[in-house]
Amino acid sequence: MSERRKPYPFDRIEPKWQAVWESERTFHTPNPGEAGFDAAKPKYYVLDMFPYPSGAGLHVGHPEGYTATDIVARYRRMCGYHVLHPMGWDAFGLPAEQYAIKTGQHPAITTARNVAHFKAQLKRIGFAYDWEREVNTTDPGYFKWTQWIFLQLYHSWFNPETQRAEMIATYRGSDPDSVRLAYVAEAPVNWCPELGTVLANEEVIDGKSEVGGHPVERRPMRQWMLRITAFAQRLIDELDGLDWPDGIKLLQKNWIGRSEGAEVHFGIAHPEPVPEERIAANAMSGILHRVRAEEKITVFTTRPDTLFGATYMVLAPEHRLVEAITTEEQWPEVRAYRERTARKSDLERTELAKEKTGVFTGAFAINPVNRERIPIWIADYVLLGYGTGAIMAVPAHDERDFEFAKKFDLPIRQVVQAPQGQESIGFCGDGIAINSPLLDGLQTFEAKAKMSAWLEENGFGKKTINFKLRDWLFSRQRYWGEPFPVVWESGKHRTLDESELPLTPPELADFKPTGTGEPPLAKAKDWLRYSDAATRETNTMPQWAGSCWYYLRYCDPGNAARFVGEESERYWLGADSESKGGVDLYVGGTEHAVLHLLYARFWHKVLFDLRFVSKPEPFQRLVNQGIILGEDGQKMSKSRGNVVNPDDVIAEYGADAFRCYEMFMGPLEQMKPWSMTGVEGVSRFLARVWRLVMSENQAGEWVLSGAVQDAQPDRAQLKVLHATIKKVSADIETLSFNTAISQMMIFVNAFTNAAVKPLSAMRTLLLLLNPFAPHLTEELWETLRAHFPGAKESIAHESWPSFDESYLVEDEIEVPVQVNGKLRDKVTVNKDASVAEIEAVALSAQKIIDHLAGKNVKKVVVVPGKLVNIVAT
RNA sequence: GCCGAUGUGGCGAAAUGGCAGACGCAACGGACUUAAAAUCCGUUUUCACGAAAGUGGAGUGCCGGUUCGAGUCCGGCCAUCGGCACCA
Repeated sequence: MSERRKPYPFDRIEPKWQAVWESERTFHTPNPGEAGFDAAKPKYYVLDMFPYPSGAGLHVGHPEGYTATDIVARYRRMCGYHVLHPMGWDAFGLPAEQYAIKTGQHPAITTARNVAHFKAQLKRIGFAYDWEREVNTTDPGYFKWTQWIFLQLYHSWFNPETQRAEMIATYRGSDPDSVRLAYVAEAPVNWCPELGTVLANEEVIDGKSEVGGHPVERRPMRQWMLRITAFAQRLIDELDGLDWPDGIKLLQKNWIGRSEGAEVHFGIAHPEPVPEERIAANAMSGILHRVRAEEKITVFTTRPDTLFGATYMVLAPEHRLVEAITTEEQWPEVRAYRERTARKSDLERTELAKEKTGVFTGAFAINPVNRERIPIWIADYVLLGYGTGAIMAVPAHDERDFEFAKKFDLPIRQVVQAPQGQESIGFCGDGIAINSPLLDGLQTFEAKAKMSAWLEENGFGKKTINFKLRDWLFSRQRYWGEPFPVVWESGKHRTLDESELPLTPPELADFKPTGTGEPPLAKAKDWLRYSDAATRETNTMPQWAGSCWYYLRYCDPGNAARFVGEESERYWLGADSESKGGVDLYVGGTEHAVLHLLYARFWHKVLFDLRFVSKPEPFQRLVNQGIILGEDGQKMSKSRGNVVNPDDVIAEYGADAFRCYEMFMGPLEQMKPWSMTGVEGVSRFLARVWRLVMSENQAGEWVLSGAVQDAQPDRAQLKVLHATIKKVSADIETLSFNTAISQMMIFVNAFTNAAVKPLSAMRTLLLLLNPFAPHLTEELWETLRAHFPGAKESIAHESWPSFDESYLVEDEIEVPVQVNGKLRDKVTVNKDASVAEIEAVALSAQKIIDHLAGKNVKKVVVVPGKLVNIVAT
C-alpha cells in the first residue's frame, strides 16, 4: 500500500513543536522563590495517576486520563494560574522482578528501559508536563523519603484521646511497641506460594492473587503492619468534604465497613477440667487454666435487642478459647474440624460457603440476660478476624444462624415481631421486641439502646463500633522494593537513623523467592550484617508505599533536605482564594478506589497530624476515567487481538487527532469502545481547521490562505464564535470534552464556506482548540503571526478568550407552540415580547387555529424564550 | 444475596423538567474529476398517506405516578456492566 497522503502535515509539525516546548521550557512550572514565580497567581494542581512502566508500553487507556488532565492544565495556565502538572513512574513492582527471575537481567535495567520507552511515547502525544519534576519511586533520592516516612510511622502512635497521630514520646504506657503505627505482628497472612510472598487483603481477589491469579492460602507469619484501623473513623468522616464521585466514597465506606452494636460477655458454664496432657502440649496453657475460673467469651453483635433470642453460640475454629472449653468427648471431632478448616484456602472456604458446617464443643455458655445455658459450637462461617471471632446466634432473626440451626436442629426463638404481612421467623429487619422481658413492645432502635445500657450497667458488655478494615500488611518477600530502614538485635527491632538513608537494596544475582517465606534479601550476606550484633530486616515494602506520597514529591522533587519543602508544600497543597487545598484535580481508573486512594489518605493524615502537610486530605477532586474497549466491544487483551497501540494511531493520524478522538469518544467517566473510523472523523475535523487558515499553492506547498483577512466577523459569525467560547470554557470546567469538541466542529462548519475568514475569529478558535490539539494550533498561530503582527510567540502564553453574552441573543426568537404537549407550530416573536404578546401570536397562528378547532382553550402556559403550551379539550 | 452505575437511531453519542436524536461515524445521492482518492453540498428514528412540498401517528428498557409538559422527577419491575460477598 502506498503512503496515504496526509490531510495536513502533522508528521512535520508535531515533532517540531515538541522540540520547541522542550528547549524553551514552555511548560516549566516555577516554585515559590524561583524565577518566573508570581505569588499573586492562584495555583492549580492537576494530577494523573502515575503509571507502572510495564514492558508492554503505553496502551490507549493511559492517555485517556492524561489527555483530560492535559487539557485542563493548558486551559488553567491560559486562565492565569500557576499549574502543577507532573508525571513520574511507579517503578517498583512484581513484573520487573519476575522478568528478572526469568532472564537474569537486573530489574533496574529493565525498569530504566521501560521508563525511557514510556516517556518517549508520552512525549509523542505532546503532553504539557513539567518534565523537570519527573519522579521515579525506585530512585534512591526518592525512596530515601519513602523510608523516612516509614520512620515517622514507626515513631508515632494514635492517641485515642486526641484522635490524632502523635510522636511516640507522648505515649505514657509501658509498651510502646504495642501502639506504634508501624509494628510487627505474628498474624495469619495471605501467603501466595507461586509468587513466594504475602499479599495485602486488598491484593487478594476471590482467593487468588490480583497479580497473576495464583492461589493464596492463610498461614501465620511475622510481618510488618501499619495501623490504618486507628484512622478508620476519620477515613470515613473526612470523605465528606471531598469532591469525589459518590460511588467511590461509598466503595471506601463499605470497605472500611463501620457497624454499630455491642460487645456482650457470656460466662462459661461449669467447664470440665481441661485434661493435663492438653495443657502440657499447649503453648497457651495459661489461658486453659484461667478458663476454669473467670474467663468469659465476648461476642460482637449489631442486634443487642435480640439477645433473648440467642439459642447457641459459635466461635471461629481458630478462636483462642476453643481448646480450653472443648469437652473430652467432643475433642477428637473438634480437632479434626479445625485441621480441615486450616487446610482450606480462602478460595475453598468461599466456594464451600453454600453449605454450613460446624461441630459442637460440648461446652455451654451462660446468656447474661436470662442465665440460660446455650451450647457453644465452632463453625467456619464465623471469622476470627472480624469482631471478637465469636457470635451469639439468633437463628430467628439472622439468615446464616437460621440456616445453621436448621441443619443442626438447634432451637429457634422468635424475639422480634415483623411488621404486618411479613413472616417473623427469619425476619432480619426492624420490628417490635417480643419474648424479651426487658424489651417487650419496644421498637428495634429503642430496644438496642436499652439493652446496651443494661449490659453496661450490669458489667456484661457495652456499646461498641466495629470495622471490617484490617491493619495494612506492609511487608513483602520481594527483591524489587524499598528495604525497611530497620535492624534486628537479640530479637528486638530498631530503626536506622535518618542520616543512614537511603538504604539501597543489595546487588543480587539471584532474585528467586526462597520458597520458605524468607525474603531474597536474606541471600545478600554482606548487606545483611549491620553490626556484630545486629542484622538488617530483609522484607521490602509493597508497591503501594511509593505511590502513597508521590504527589507530595512533585511539589519539590529535587529537595535533598526534606521530603518536600515547607513553602512549596504550602503553596501547592494549601488552600488559597480559589482552591480548597490539596490536589485540585486527580484523574485515574476506578481500580484504585480502595487500594491506593485509601492508603494515600492514611499516610497523608499521619503526615498532617505530625504537621508535615497543610491539609488532612490529599486529593480534593477525583474523577475516574472509564475504560476503553476494543473495536469489538470487548475488553482489550492480547489474546483477543483487539489491542490498539497509540503509536500506530499517531503514526497514521497524528497526536492531535489521537488526543481529540480520545476526548470525543464520549463522556470521560464512561466505558466506551474504540473506533478507527471515529479517529478518522476527528482527523478530518482537524484538517478542516487547517484548511480554514491554509491553502495549497501551485507547487503543492501549504501557505496562508488568502481568505484570512483582518476583517470584522458578521453578526452570525460573532454569534457562533461567542457561543463556542462560552461552551468550550464551561465544558472544560465540567470535563465534558466531547461536547466541547462538538461545538468547535459547529464553529468550523459555519466558517468553512465563508469567503473571508476573519483573523480575530480564527485566532480565537485556535486558542479554544489549543488545549485539545496543541501542535496544530501552535503551527497555525505561528503562521498567522508571521503575516499579522501582535501575538505572542507561543500560543501557550496567550490568555484564554472571554465571551460577550450580548452576541448570543437574537432580536427575533423562534418559539415552539404546543397543543396539549404536542408540537404544532413555531412562531417568531421579538426577544422582549411579553407573555401576553407571545400568547396572542401563538393563538393567532393558522396551524394552531386549525388544531384548536372544536376545542375549548383551558389554559395557556407561556415560558418566555422557551415555548408555549396550549391546553385544550 | 447486598451495594452502585448504565439502558436514547445501523453505531459513538447530545439534550438547566420545555422543539428528542446536536456533533461525529457508517450508508446513500449529488458537485468537482478522463477516472479514482481527497474535498465540498445534500439525505438519513420509524410507520402510514402522498408524485412531491407535506400531513398525521408512534418513539428514549418495561409498567404505573406527579406535572400544562417527563429521556430527565417519584414508585415498582427487567436487562447489562462493575464492586463486595458468611463482616454477626
